[in-house]
Amino acid sequence: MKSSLRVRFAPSPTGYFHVGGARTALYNWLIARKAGGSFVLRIEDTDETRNAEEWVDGIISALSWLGITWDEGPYRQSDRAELYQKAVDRLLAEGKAYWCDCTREEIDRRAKERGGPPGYDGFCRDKHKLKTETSAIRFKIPRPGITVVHDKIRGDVVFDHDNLDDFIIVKSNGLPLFVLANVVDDIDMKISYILRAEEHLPTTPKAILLFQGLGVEELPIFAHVPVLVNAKRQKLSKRRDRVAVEDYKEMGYLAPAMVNYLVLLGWSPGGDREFLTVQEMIDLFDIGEVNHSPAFFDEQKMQHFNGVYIRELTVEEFVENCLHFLEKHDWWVGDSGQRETFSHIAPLVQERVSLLGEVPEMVAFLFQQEIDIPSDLVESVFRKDVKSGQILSEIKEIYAGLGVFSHDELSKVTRAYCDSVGMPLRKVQAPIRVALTGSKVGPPLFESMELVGREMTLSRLTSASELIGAPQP
RNA sequence: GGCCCCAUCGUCUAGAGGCCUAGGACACUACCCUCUCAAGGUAGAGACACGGGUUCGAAUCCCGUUGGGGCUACCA
Repeated sequence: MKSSLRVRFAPSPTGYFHVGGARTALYNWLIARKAGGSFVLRIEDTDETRNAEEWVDGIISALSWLGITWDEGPYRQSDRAELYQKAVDRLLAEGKAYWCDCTREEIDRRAKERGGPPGYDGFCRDKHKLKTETSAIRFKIPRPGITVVHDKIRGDVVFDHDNLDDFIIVKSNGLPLFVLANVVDDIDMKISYILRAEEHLPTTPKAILLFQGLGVEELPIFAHVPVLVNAKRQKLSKRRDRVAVEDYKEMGYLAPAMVNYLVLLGWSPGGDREFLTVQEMIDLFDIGEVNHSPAFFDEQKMQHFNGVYIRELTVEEFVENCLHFLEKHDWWVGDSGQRETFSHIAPLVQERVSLLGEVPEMVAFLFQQEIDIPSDLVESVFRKDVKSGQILSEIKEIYAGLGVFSHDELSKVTRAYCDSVGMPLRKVQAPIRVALTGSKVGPPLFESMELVGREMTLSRLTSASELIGAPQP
């Protein structure tokens, strides 16, 4: 049975979709799912100068990726002009709003002359002005008066109407402003629970006055969640901070890991728990437990979460998830041979990465015909260490004579070689690894050599030996 | 400036007046494990912003201070 609880997530498509929006959407989604209510997606695109269709696509794909599903919408405010017009006509007719043709300059000048706080002074309030080319419509704040916001997270917040200006609800170009469109839609869509970021708290009394002006008796429940901040503790901004959900997806974050991290930003299930399934989040989430203070979005911790989630994947799932990242490279053709090779190395890679985006560079040596050894490694591992040339040529002979080119055999003979020359395996493996993979770090060596195969392994060892013998560039 | 919100380790948090010698996680340090790198294990360092109350007792309640943030647009 559907409950009557209805929430909405109402982003504006004025930039890429960032993690703060994702967290707000997630909280809304959780309370809707918990109550068996409805989640409405509404695109607030009334500012035609800042909107772009690509941002709408971004919002939709990011929400889908995160698994935040909507029951209705996406509605677009740009399609709903009639509704706003009707509401404004009513407000005008009832004397709750008025036309104003003051310019910003005039308002500022009067404020300066007045010496008081800046802001609109109600100049046109009772002048019954008519519409002109440049006039806008303002809402008439009832004076005197106070409005109390009953906030689920913050308790009662009292606003004195003396501190509220008669704000504009319709621009001179005829388009509604955010508060108005918001309230009209919330009424029309029967939104019963408004959960949004704290930055909206100061405009909430205006919204409430609008609800009342439009004849609504039972207000929705309000809850203002703390904002997400950057390292300088400023509100996350689309322009300033690179925190697009889409970017994280492309770095190789897993959606469940991101959701798990996000839900913890401002909320905790209590005790020492951190890892939760979506169902547990739905069951346990309680808006009253949400923190009051801003939270820093810590990528490092999210990455750690991602590593944990990656390691919890089955190997098949891991392989499946890696494909997208492998396909970005020209050495990956994705035929059955490559896929099989990758499947063999996958378990060893899976426990070594915390982002799927790290996978390709870790396995590239398996698929590239020619590997590139960085000059600094040639210098430090091959040339600076005088034993390297000897190790490479001797181990090559041993490998060449191997009956079965398997990781067990490779391990056995390499360890025997270590004993014979009195060097630790730690030392011996270094030049071999660099020769084989072009890197000092990577998956376990013997498994890697087995997968690369005898022929290619030997030729890379030979190339490396030649590199050592060659004159320095 | 005005209005509003907020305040526990560097970060995210646990904490609902005695369970707190303040717990966990990320990051950090050391050690163990180890073919590199990870992962894992063990240990360590690290916080109740400050000042007043209330109370037998305060991280927890109240007030103030300080600090941070948000809003103050014909943006959302």
